[in-house]
Amino acid sequence: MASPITGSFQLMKSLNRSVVLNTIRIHGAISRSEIAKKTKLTPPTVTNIVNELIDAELVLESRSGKSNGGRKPIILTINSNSRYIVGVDVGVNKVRLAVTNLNGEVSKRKVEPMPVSKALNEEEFLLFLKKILHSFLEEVSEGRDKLIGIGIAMHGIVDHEKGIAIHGPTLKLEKVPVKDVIEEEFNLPVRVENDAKALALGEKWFGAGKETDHFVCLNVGEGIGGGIVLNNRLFHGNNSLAGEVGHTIIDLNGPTCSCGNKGCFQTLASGQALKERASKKIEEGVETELTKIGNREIEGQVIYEAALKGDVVAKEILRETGEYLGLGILNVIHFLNPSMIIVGGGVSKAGSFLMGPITETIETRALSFEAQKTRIVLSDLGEEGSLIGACTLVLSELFTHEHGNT
Amino acid sequence: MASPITGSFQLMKSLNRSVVLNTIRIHGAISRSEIAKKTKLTPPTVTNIVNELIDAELVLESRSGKSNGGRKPIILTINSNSRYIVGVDVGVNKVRLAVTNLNGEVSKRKVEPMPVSKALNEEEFLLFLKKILHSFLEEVSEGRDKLIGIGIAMHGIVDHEKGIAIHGPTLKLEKVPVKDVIEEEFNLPVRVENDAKALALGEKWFGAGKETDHFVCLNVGEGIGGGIVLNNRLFHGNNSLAGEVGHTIIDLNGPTCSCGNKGCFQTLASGQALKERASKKIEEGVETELTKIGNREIEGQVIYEAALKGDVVAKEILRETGEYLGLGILNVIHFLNPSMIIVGGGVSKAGSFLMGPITETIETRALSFEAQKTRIVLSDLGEEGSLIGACTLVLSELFTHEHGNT
DNA sequence: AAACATTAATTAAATTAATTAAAAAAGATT
DNA sequence: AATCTTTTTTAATTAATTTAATTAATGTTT
Repeated sequence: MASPITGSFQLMKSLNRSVVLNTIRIHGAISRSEIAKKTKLTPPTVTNIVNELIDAELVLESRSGKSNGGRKPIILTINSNSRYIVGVDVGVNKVRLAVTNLNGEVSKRKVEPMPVSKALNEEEFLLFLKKILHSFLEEVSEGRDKLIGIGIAMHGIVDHEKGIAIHGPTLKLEKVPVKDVIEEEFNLPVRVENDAKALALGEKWFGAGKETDHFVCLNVGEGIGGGIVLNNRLFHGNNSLAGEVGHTIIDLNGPTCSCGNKGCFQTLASGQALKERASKKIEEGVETELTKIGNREIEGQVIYEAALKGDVVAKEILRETGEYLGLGILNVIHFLNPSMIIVGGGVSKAGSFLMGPITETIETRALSFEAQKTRIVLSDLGEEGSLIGACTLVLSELFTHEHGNT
Repeated sequence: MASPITGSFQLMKSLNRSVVLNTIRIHGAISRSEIAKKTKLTPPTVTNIVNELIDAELVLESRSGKSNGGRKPIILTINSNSRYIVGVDVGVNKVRLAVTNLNGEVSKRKVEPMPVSKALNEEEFLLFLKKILHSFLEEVSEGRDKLIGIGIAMHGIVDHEKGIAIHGPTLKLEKVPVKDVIEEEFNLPVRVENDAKALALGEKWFGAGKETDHFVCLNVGEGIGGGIVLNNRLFHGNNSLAGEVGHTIIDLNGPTCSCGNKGCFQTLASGQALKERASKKIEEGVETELTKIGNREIEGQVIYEAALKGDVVAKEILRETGEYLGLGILNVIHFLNPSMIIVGGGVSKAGSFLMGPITETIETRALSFEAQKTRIVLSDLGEEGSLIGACTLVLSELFTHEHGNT
């Protein structure tokens, strides 16, 4: 068992510092006395901590608030432009880069295509990563001294503690020490995380999960990744494998998955599943807009567009996929019973067609009345979710207290 | 969001008190200086806390240890007989009662049959519970002043915070305020919990999960209940529904479950599933010992006994069930990636026949090498697991620190 | 308009409980 | 017998919160 957390003055201090800082962050604008009320800290404690945060340039005294029949409160805000973070989202076909401030606001972004993706070996991949980071950093206008770290989100299994990409399904990489290599190259703190987990963290800090203690975030793209937030923190499990919901089996005799098993959730409810349903319909010779798309590949985007135009077959494909998504989500509810489930990733663009079937499935099938009412929402952050999550990897350490004994 | 935990002197004290107490509990016998080394608390802090614990009669200075080239250490142990707890496990057909000391050791036990179970309404159930508790307490020899509480485990969905039995599948009870009623009657603290979660807690404190931070405990009986332990604590989710793994769907087109859905885990891998497989084989006219059991009902126990005698069909039924259990456990691994999975409940008696197929399924199908090595173990506590867990409900509050702000 | 009340923030003293440093207790070693 | 070790305790110190009192700024009432 891990050594327990013991009480000490440092723990007390760092706990309260982070409570105050996060209270300011979450409220956006708040006075010292309100912080004291909300956190049950005493006013002098709040004053002391706030003054330290102002000295550290993390907090600003902005304006005076409205008096409530006495002295006007001084409104505090996060000094959001005092530091910034570079985030990277390594996707299958492209790499996204962004700069955000402490508020998760993007001030610069860039998309690089993945060079002949399949062929990259470990060395080439790391070289490519260094190259695009160097050129991106040169274009950044903020002072280099204000950059506090680089966050990297990537698909596949990632050991976030050691910062190692353990296994990627498309990039054929095994145990790549991304963190160490990039830290060495740029002499900055680097954090690496699985993209679905990064997305979940992004949603916790700046998206739909802001106010929720426990939730599960599904990244529904070509596969289905999951990020689990429990007690406001990402849950990784024993080998960083927690949240691999895409590979939970929901149909024993279903289609074969890339992992070798049959009927994995992602064979039935991902972008891949959409494509396969479409191909099948076309083979069957059903009349649909989907046959008239010329030489564009039939993928999620195309099906969504056809559905928007009113194509019955496309709509049916989306409805069916939504039902399966609902079933997988039902399993999540009966497993962990989170207060909220956030659906993100490429497929979530078609949310308007999916949400109906999802909620219907859950309302008719969940075990208890309360479970039936589990909030299912679409991602707030859209296609940049994992990227913003990547930045949040660095951010969260700035705001979170350090345990006394590591 | 719940109000955050802030640092205070009480928090520091209560945290360290519980760390010291639990270190003594887990090690059984340990000196002050060893506690200091293990917890990284300083020796004076340990001395102070230990002396308080001795004053509170929770800890004893027992004997002197072996000198390591200097002053002999004074060995400390939990004063396990200074308090005791009454536990109740409300099953489908019977109610178990027990008295344990602080070490989870049972000093007295009793089993009461459930009176014509199906007919009990809320009032009758509570009356019955009061009656058997009164008569059990009269038989208890330990002084009433040393009794610190009553713990109640029961099947179905339980709101452990309010102590309400929300829904029971066999007892037709809805929202029964068990805690309030029994507290009023006996003027003692009462804690109520779902039986699978109680079992998990029991395993955490006194069984196979003692040394493990995150694990999932499956209670495989007629149905399959689950208890999730994360960061050494039971996880309940938003509506006490977390861990209802028995109702996660693994075969979309499988048999219909009592909950109305198809292919729930428990339709394929529980005692119920064993029975149904046996009936089917008999109907098919396969030659087996199972047909010769006279008028005993064909249930798990009978199948297990036949398998022990070498009956091929019974063995095959158990093997098949083990495979399905393995599949469900695989889903748990890909969901939460716990370091350990504990299999308990009635069906676990047949563990010798089940473990092979379970581990084989996981080793061939898990996503990563580490996941394939997830420890799958049988319950340490046997059929009294939930009962001991019921006692632990009360115990854990004695040993666990209170958050400063409730 | 002056006096009073209210709310916000700060300062100073008191308190809590850990930590540091030193000493005492009890043996072991040479 | 003298010295070194390990365990435990005592006394002094320190870090951070808490309590109580104070200052600041504004609103309300007479």
